[in-house]
Amino acid sequence: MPELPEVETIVRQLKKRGVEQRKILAVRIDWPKMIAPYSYSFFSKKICGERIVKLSRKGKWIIFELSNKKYLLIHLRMSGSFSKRPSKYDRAEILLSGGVKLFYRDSRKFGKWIYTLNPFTILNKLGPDAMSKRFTWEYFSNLIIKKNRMIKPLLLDQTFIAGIGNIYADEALWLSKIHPKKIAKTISIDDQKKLYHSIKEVLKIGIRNRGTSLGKGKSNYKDLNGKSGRPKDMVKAYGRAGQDCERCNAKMEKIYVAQRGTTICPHCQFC
DNA sequence: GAAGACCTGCTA
DNA sequence: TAGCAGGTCTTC
Repeated sequence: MPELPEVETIVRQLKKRGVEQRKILAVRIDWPKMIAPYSYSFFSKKICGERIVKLSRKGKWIIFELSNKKYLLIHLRMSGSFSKRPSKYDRAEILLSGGVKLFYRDSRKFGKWIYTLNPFTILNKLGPDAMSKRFTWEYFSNLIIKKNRMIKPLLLDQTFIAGIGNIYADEALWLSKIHPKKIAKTISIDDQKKLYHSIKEVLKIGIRNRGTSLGKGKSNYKDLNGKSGRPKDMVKAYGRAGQDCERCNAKMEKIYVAQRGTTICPHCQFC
């Protein structure tokens, strides 16, 4: 579920909650697979007593820097989130000094918690974070002109750019009027520029809205306070198949690109 | 590039 | 009840 704006929102709220500088007093794990290869007892022994020195994010990874110079990397995958309040789908709970409690919920159990001395073996495999200064127009253009791949799977490839997922890929492609199956190196310079700015734009809007919420169910993304992000009125493409394109009124269509559901306007976006 | 695996909840 | 889901990894 969570892409860059959702993860960014969570990190900001954890900071606001004063998680940094607090000591981890206790941890409870209900789904041990998420901390593999370590056992619960090993993990708990290593984590407890350490202070959270710094919280940050790269792409979709949340980075907890600990006082023992080790790191806890958390990837929320499809359904992970943090909450101040317990819920039915909690897979972990962390008790911090000052009585602060964090509940980690993850209905689909895909999330990963990685305790490591060297987080860079993971983080260095990622391309530049899409909201960072390293994600420059030069970087984007230089890579795109070499790639003989469809543009949407390329945007989703975290080793190329970190942070974009299915929603924001569809949004950025719709905004720049580029078909998701267009081969990257065949995209004109003008369109590359539009796409580059669209990526930044849709992510910025996503962050401003505290993440994107879709659908009516409980599977929606929720922030730390249990609130949904601002919603569908910001979503122009993703999940709008069958509705009218806001630009040209053509019927939006659902197609599959590299096995991922994809919504396009067949009139505005063509190969 | 495609398909299956990892999981469960929600919608149609 | 079947089919789908915001992510990634592994194996053809």
